[in-house]
Formats: sequence, C-alpha cells, structure tokens
Amino acid sequence: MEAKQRGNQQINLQHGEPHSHSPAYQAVLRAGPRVRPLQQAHAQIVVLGKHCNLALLTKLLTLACAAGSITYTRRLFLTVSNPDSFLFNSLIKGSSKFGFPYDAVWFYRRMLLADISPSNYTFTSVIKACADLSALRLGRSIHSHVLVCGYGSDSYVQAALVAFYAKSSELSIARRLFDRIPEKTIVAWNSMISGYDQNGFSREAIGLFDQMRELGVEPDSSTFVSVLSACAQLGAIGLGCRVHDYVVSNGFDVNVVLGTSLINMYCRCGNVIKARNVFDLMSERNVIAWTAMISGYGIHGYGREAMELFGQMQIQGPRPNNITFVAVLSACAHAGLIQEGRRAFADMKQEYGLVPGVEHHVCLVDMLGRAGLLNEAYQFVKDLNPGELTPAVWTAMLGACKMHKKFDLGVQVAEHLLAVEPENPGHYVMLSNIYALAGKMDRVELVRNMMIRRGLKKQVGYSTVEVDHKTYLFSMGDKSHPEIYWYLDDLMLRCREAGYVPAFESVMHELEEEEREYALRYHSEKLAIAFGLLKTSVGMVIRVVKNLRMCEDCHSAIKYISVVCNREIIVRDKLRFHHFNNGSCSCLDYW
DNA sequence: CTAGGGTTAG
Repeated sequence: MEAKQRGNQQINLQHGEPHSHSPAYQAVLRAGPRVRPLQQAHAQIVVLGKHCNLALLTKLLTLACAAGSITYTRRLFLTVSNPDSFLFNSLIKGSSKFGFPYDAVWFYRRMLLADISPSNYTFTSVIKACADLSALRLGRSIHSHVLVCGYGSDSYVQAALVAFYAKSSELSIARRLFDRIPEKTIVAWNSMISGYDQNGFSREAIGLFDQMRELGVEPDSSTFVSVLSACAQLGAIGLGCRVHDYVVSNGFDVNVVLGTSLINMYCRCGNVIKARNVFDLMSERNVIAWTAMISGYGIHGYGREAMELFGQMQIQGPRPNNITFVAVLSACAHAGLIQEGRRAFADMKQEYGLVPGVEHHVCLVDMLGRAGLLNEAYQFVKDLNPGELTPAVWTAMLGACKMHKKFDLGVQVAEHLLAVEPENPGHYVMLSNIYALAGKMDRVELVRNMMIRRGLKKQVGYSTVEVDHKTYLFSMGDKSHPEIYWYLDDLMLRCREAGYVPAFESVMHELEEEEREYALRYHSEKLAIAFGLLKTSVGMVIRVVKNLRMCEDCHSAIKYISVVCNREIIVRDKLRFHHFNNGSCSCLDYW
C-alpha cells in the first residue's frame, strides 16, 4: 500500500525537469552498474549528508547488485539504518536476478527479522532463488508463508511455485499445484512443460503441450523452446518440424533463444543442414548459438565443418568459452582431427585464458585414444594434477584401451576404477569385455560374479524409432511387436549372404555360447530398425535413437542392412550420429 | 528522486 501511494506521487512528478535531480542522485545515475563509480557516488552521498535518503540508497544498492558485486551490496546494506519494504524487495529481486540466490534468501530473512511483511513481489523473487538452489525445505516453508500471507492465488507466485517444485525434482507436487490453478497463464503452462522437459520427461512435456493446444491456449516462444528441447531429447523430428512451421507461419520472431533451440533440435534429430539454415538466418548470435552449431557438427562427425565455423567464430563471433571448447574438442575427437584438437586445447589456455576442466581432459584423452596414440594419452593423464585425475578421465583412457585391445593397461585402469567407484556397473562391463577380448573367460566369470554379489546391473539399453509421427520404443528381446522377429531373422540371413559376420565378442558376458547370436540379433537398435523398415515405404530414411552406445556388431550389421534393403539409416547413440548408406557409415568406423 | 514478479537455449 505504501508503495502504491508513493507510486502515485511519482506520476505527479513526471513533468519535472531532468535537472531537478539532486547532484547526489545524478552521481548515482551517472555511475551506472559499475562498482568504482558507485563507491565514489556513495562517498558524495555521505559528504552531502544524504545517507538517510532511502530512495537514493535503493537506487544505489540496485545498481551495486547489477554490477555483480554482492559483497559491496551487502556492505552497503549494513550501512542502511532503517531499510523499508521497497529496499528489501529491490535487493531480493536484484540478488535472485543476478545470480546470488543465497543472498536473496539472506535478505529475505533480514526482511522478516525487521518485521516488514513480504508482498507477492517479494515471494516471486525469493521463490525463484529457492528454485535456483533446488532448496526444497526452504521453498516449502516459504510456500506455507505465501499461504499464510494470503498470496496463494496470485498468478505470478503460483507460476513461480510450479517452477520451483519442478526444479527441485518434485514433479508430482508441481503438477498438483498446476492442476489447481483455475485460470492458468501462459507462464504457468510454460513452467510445467519446461519442468517436465528439464527432468527428462520429454513425453510428458509434449503431452502437456498437446493438452494446452486442445484447450485453445496459444503457446509463446518460451513454450516452443521447451517443446523443441523435448523433441531434441527424443529425436522427434516430426513434431520438431511442425513446431518450426508453426513458428514461421504465425510470424513469431526467432530470437536467439528460440533459434538456438531450433538448431539444437535439428542437430539432435539428424538434420544438420536445416540447423545451419536456422543459424544463418538468425539476426543475433551469441556464444550459446555458435556453440550449439559447432557441437551439432561435432556429433555428426563433421569435424571440418565444426572447425571452419569455430575459425569464423574466432574472427567475427563472440568470445568462445569453456563449453565452446568442449564442443570443439569433441568434434576433433570424433573426426580424428588430432593436430587441430591439440592446437585448440593450447589456444584455450594461452589465447583465451580459460582453465580446462574434467570435460576437456576427457575429450583430449578420448581424441588421442581413438587415434591409437595410447602412449600420448596415457602420458597426458599422468601429467594431470592429482586433483584432476577424475574417474571420467580414467574411463576415457579405459575406452581407448578396449578399442585398441591394450590388455594390460586396460586391466590396470579398470581395476583402479573398480576400487574408486565400486558402484558403477559400467566399469565392470568394461573390465569383463576386455577379459573377453583377451579370451580369459575365467576372469570374465569372476567379474560377472562380483557384479552380481554387489547387486549391480548394467544399464538397460533401448532404442526408439519414429513412424508416422509416433515413436516406438524397443528394448533387447522385446516381444511387443512379434511380427518383426521373422522379418529380422530373414534380414540377418540376407546380410550373412552379403558377407556379414556376427561379432560375438560384443555380447555381454553373462550369456551362454549358443545364446549369443540371438542376443546380438535382438539388440534394441536392430529391432527398432526392423520395425522401421516394415512400417515405412521404400526411400524413407529410418531414424533411430539409442540411449547407450551402439555395439560393434550392430554397427557392422546395419551397414549390411543399408545395402540389402537399399535404405538410408540414421542412428543417434549416446555420443554421436551414424549415417548408414550403401554399406558404409559416416563415422568411417571411427567411433 | 526508489521496483515492478513468473517461463526459455549450448
């Protein structure tokens, strides 16, 4: 109320001359969001004896916050003798907006201690801070405070609460709250849809989007961003394209965020050309947009295109950051661009002053390892600081050992990993695969028993394929579509006639000899491809998404399938894309 | 003389 009255007064002042501002106020305005000038302006305020003027101090504090110096903001705050609700709301808003959620909460507590009642404005900001922190307990208590203060039906507070519960992984609470909103704003819908998406529930995100459309609620660009992200996760290019068409034909502005999600969607659904079209048409491109496009080339194995774009970025684009270099290095790793990768890693440190993290080390080991430079990879690992020797780096080293059948080192690394992360089933699978490659079946058995004793299971692999805008999911030995089995049996026979030889060593260790070919034959990606071939007409591309990495046998089999059926098959596995056509794969067996 | 809420990309 107090605020409203003061707001009205402000209207009367609107015709005042700009120079009616006091010198102290002008000094604050001139300083802008920069710490040093603000300090000088503060000194002036004190000299002029205006240090009790709350309006002036509020402006000063807001700018200090915007300048990114929360320490200075807090110091200034402590000099204010009797802060009012205006000041607190500005501070809470500023800290949560500029990335200081802890301070937002701290100021909120100070506000309560000062016996000043929070408003709906206060709550939206402090709930956002809780969401950023995933601070479930705190958020819950603030939620009850919201109800006590009578703001439970404020639409802004409701949307913030839905987002908060979703970001704290409490999706059912978020949903219950959402369902109870009688008049749902577009932001409430967006909060719930993005909540599903961010927690990996892509289908639920899309389902809610459909429901929203059925009710005639008009989506906005933020809705599209979440839906496109869900499409990207699922590889649902059909829906992705429809969203894109809708955006274009309804004249939505493709801003940086929306453009970047389109790029990401097209790349992860297998269409880099369309992604590049979107990139070229964007009027504003920031570091995130460039990085998305570079990473898109990388996961398709188009290393040269990735490096060319990166080169262009260095000349006329925004400054690359750590994430850009992850994209660049992994593009090099997947395309065998060793020299370029080494160079980029050096530039990252020397030219850009960036500090490589775990991901960069993993990329480098991966790159050297794939290329067969095992000694160099191992030397690189040994040269890292003890603190940088993370399991992820060793896992990359282990992958290289397996790929190049480096038995002794592989066993050594795997045993180290088992000691450090005994709960990670992936390490056991790797170790047993290495033993299997070396023909040490007694050891394979040993590792398998150890895994069982510790109650560990390997991750379940599954694949999806899109037919007529619907996605179908398959897991190994899946019996949901019996009609594909005879087809697949026949198909594999034709592949064998064309020269395909099953790679038995790719089978997981727990199987008996005679079961092996069947286990291979019914891998989820083969089932999904068989289904796709059966249900789509000649000439249509088969697109499959797998949650894990493809095995070597499937990779070889699919090359033959592409010949025997004369079809283009695109498989996205956990790491990258494989475009199969005419008996070869775009990864050139370099994966 | 002060703020003006919630959702969104690598």
